[in-house]
Amino acid sequence: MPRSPAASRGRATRNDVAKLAGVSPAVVSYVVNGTKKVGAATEERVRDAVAKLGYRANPSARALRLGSTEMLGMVMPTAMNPYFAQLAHEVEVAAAKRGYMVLTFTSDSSVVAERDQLEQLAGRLVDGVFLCSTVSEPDLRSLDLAGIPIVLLNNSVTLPTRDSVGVDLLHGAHLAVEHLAEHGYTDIGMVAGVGDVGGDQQDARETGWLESLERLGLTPGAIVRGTFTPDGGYEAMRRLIRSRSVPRALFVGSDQMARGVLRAAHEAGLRVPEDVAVVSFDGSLDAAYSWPTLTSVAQPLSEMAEAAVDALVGPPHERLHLVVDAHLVLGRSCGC
Amino acid sequence: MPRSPAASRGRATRNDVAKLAGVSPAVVSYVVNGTKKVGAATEERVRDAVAKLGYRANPSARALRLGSTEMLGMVMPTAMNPYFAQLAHEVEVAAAKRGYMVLTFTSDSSVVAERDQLEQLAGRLVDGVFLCSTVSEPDLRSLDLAGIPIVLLNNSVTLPTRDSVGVDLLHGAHLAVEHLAEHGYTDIGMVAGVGDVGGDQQDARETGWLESLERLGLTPGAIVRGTFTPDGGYEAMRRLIRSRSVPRALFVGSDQMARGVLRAAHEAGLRVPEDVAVVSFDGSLDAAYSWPTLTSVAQPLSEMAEAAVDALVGPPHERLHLVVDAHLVLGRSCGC
DNA sequence: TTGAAAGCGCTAACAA
DNA sequence: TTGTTAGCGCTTTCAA
Repeated sequence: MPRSPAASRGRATRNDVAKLAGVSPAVVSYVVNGTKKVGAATEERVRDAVAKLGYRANPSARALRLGSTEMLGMVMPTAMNPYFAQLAHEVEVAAAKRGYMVLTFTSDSSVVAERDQLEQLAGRLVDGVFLCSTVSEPDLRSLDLAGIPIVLLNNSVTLPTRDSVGVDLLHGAHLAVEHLAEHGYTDIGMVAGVGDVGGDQQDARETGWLESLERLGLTPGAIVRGTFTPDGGYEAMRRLIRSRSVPRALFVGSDQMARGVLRAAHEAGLRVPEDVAVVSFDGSLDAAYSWPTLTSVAQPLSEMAEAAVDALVGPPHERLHLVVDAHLVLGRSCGC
Repeated sequence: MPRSPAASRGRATRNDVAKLAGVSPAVVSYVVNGTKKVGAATEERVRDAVAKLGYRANPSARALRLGSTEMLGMVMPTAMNPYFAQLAHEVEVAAAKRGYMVLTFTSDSSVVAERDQLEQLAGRLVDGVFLCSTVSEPDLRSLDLAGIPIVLLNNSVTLPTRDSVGVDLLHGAHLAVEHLAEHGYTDIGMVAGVGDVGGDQQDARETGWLESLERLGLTPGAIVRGTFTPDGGYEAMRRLIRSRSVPRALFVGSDQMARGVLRAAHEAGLRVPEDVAVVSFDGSLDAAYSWPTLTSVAQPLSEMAEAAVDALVGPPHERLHLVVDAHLVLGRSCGC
């Protein structure tokens, strides 16, 4: 046999510790994992040896023996959007608390890439996967085949047979519209995002916008749609401006879209909020860094991350369909 | 013994494949890994069995045997900055090409978090680590102890004993300043970023700015400094405006800082580029999404990522100190 | 309280 | 060309 790779790298193994401490390898495991009581003196000797050699259990050997890699996977459309970057970070933090690490993939909003990456994760035998899917019916076969649990994260459209965590989009939209109404605006339009191309489902923020207006007895203002990107918001806003029907106030589907909306408004000489007030969605750093700063419906990301991690590595549970409440974060774009 | 975790999860092992194909387990490995020639008929039987059972080698067992986890680690200050988000994505892609996956951590620019995360990665026995450090002399002891190779990525200050990949900041600064000079501006100031608090090293972009002005025979315009964040840029620009010495043109240390600079300019009623022209650094999405769009010195991220991955998992090599060239990406902020 | 030993699934040297 | 086998380092049952 060649020398062990670990040894050749200079990493101490459990046997090295056992020898130094003058105990059997089993005892080292007992001490390190705290699985069994050992004599105080013995424990001390083992701990000394561990410290002296800088021993750390080999994770591959552990994983092989335990059937758990203590790793989780995450697939999201992009990290260029600070909303997802922040969500991923919160997941990373929540997972670390429980001793798990996260393998992260960005699919660039490609369904094919998403499927491939899920398959990669299945191949790595991660203990669970967080999926922020690009589509409403993701292809989860490779994970199912490997028996790997999944949480659909950032998930508006709930699948009955899957765990999911998402924000209450309807309620969030209500918050936005009601706030604009409180400012006294009666002409409240929307720049709505369109989700995946296949689905003809109307975005729930749009539904919420309509509901809220109805409840307030207001006539819906103009609505335009675009992709959930700055460009999408930009193009949509330009159309609105060209049509000369810019409402007094706008609810925008995401902070990223709002960046484009602001840009189009600036270019057209429209002042925000003096000429058109804006409230957007997500409460990401994009909102804080925009000019003017955006009033935005913020999602409780760390709460969502905690719940998602718990669903994967916590105690057994019922089917999870968590719908968390958003809250308004005030900026200057609404006129506050 | 309890049933094997893999088996209990319904995952086929190499033995299952061997049995179904009527060969020895070794032959399965030969076929799957292509390490040894086998008879055509045998190979076919094995491939059939593999396909039928959906067999994939257990990565933990492989790692244990081979001494390689086929995983890499990456630690960066934040993914909220699209520059790092994009860099991480390019690393992910380059690593995937070679069959490696990447465990990513964001340190929130905390030195302590950075050290802890490097230690976590060492504990996981990743095959190599990319580090975008917050400080110029990162604590690499845990990685060194484990014999894990490191590439300092996005690294301006080269450490002689470490592999590093970074952009030529001096040259990049020259590009920016020369472009502003070509526009006919003679009063060219700077909003410079300050790196880690400990180091009193002047940022190389600042040095490059000075060099370039000298070469052009121009007197340096006003300079202000701030952290490499939108807020840092905002505060710095406000100081500049308050001092009533805003130069005709500004070189800004990063796109993120430039966001803050633009905001301060807008608030003060300064038009960009009519009153003050701006060229920034990084060429990230922040530049494309700003208003006006930023002319920026762009870094060749995928080239950097490829080189960094190669250094970790490619063939043996000399000490790598790659310094790549940036190039100018034109927006509207310079007056073009 | 401690130790011996089986075996997780795999690779590769060696034998047939 | 194919099979046998010795571990990789670890956890845990079972026996002492």
